[in-house]
Amino acid sequence: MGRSPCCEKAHTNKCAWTKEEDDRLVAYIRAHGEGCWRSLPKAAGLLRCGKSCRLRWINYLRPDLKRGNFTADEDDLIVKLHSLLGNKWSLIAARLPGRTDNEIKNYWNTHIKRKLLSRGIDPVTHRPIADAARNVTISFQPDAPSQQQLSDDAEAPPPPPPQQQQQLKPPPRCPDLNLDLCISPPCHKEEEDQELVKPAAVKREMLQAGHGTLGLCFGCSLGLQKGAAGCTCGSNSHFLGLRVGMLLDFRGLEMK
DNA sequence: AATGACACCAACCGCTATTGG
DNA sequence: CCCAATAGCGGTTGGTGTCAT
Repeated sequence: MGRSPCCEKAHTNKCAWTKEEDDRLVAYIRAHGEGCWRSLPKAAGLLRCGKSCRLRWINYLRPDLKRGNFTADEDDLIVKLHSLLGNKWSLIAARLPGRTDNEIKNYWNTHIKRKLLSRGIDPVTHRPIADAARNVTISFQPDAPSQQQLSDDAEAPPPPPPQQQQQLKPPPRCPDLNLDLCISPPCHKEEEDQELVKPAAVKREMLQAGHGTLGLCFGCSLGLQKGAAGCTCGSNSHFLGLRVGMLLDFRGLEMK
């Protein structure tokens, strides 16, 4: 006995999306806004799983998506963010306006991973491969300083021997990276675009329900619960979805 | 021109987290 | 508090295009 399937698999399309399906989905979301993906396919007249509709919209049809090649800056940022966040593609995507987690994940797996490997850098640990072979433990625990270091400089000198390492303070993970760390919803431009898509009735409902995203305090933008210590905005309990691990991960990072 | 290898990326699957009754 | 429903995330797969032989 398990959870019921997310959709009636027997009557759902699983092949590539057609132009007509795309149009239907876009038209429906323009008219009704996002949300309730489970019921959306039926309401929109699509023979698709809700999950599939959500993915199609998020990864392909959203009006604010930036298509095309990644710029060198984006490339660089992805590497740095990955060294900090690991495979948290959605968090990385949140720092790259117009890019989706899926797109970044694909780009990482097909381009960046290979590029790092060719430079002799382990794409998982972001350390020179020789180090990885020495079985260095990488920890994201807040009190166990990570030995990761910024790795985009392929000519970095080899690290000191283990004994010496113990006496050294861990280097800042990305000294030149100003994350401008407010883990806010992707970006206001996107928010605005999405707001445009929502019909007035939906917007009104959201406002009444306290779902407006404007005016989020810094604490909340970092994933703190509203009302918790550090929160300076309203009292509604609202969690942005940052997982505890991520919260811990950000502790100790200097906010600018 | 044929074909095999490789690269890319859209989409699916399975799992976890969150929410609400 | 428990449990089912739902949303969202990350890993993986399969189809398609491109390049080399």
